Amino acid sequence: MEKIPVLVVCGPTASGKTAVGVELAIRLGGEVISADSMQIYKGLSVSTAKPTAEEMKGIPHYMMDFLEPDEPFSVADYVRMAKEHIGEIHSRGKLPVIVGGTGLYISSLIDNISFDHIESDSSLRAELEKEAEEMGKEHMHNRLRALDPDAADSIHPNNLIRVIRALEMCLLSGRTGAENRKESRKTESPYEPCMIGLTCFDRQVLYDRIDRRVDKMLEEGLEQEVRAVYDRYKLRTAFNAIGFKEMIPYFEGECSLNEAADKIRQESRRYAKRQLTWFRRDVRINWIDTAKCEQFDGIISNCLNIVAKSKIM
RNA sequence: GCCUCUGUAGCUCAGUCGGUAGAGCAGGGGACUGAAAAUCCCCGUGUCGAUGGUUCGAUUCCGUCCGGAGGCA
Repeated sequence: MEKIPVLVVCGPTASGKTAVGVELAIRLGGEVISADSMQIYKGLSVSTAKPTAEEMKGIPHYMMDFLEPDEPFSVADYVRMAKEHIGEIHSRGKLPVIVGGTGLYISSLIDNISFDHIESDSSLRAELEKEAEEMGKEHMHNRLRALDPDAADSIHPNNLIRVIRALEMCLLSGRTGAENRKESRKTESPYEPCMIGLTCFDRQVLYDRIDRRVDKMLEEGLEQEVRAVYDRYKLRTAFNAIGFKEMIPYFEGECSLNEAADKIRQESRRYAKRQLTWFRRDVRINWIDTAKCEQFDGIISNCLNIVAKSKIM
């Protein structure tokens, strides 16, 4: 079967993915699919650095700005929806350009990870969470060990989220984590990805960029934007966003705006570090050090070279 | 000028009743299959301000010098 070519532009926050993604879409006849777990939410434009209409330069963008900030979302939803968009874009003879920094979303999508073999059951999760609260983390980990010793070995007892999810998977499917993983990779990926990673090998340069970008967000009204969501929604899934959760202590009078801003800068730096850890292990990624290409055009021609040498052209 | 306090990891500081030192933060590395901007794990050698002295041995005690803070004049 002929595979569908997709271009992936990934990398840590503030590495310049958005502008590069749009430019490559223009040059290659593509359309952008965002791979960002926070840009999906409406109303968090400044805090998630969504491209403005002007920055999109007429290129259609998908998987962005469509969910209320209190609605739940998951990788499974992402993969399901993004796959539809890829198929649709490809059917019109255009190139899907996946742009984003959420590593889990990107790899689940391009490696065609299936989540359909396990049902979801929010009441079971609620039950397990309640049990964890009453009995403690160790108890949950022991429960997991009884059902799936391998999973228990690989998940630290302190990592309650993972322990609960692993338990959930066993109870819902009757299979172990390893079995489920196998199941999730049953059908080969229909995609032929060309992956470009944007970064700065000099960590300090990247961190300076992040700090400056946060300053810019503050100038552009980060505080007002977050406050609007904070005031309006009770249940907030989007409260996990950096730039959001750090503002709450400020709104509640527990810290100054400056302290909140420092925290946002720091959390953004740590986030970039975690993103790099994720992406580094994917050997398919062709890295470009954007600090070395001073001009935007240099980065673009670098990307076009990579694309030309790949299987997608 | 005199007196007191102080100088230890990038930062804030502990500590060694003399046997060359350890926390928090910052930072680094890693994991990651339905919360992923989330969640979790691991990582601490630094002329203990400089220089003399006492001592088997000094970052620790003593002298001097150089920084810093405060007080009295």
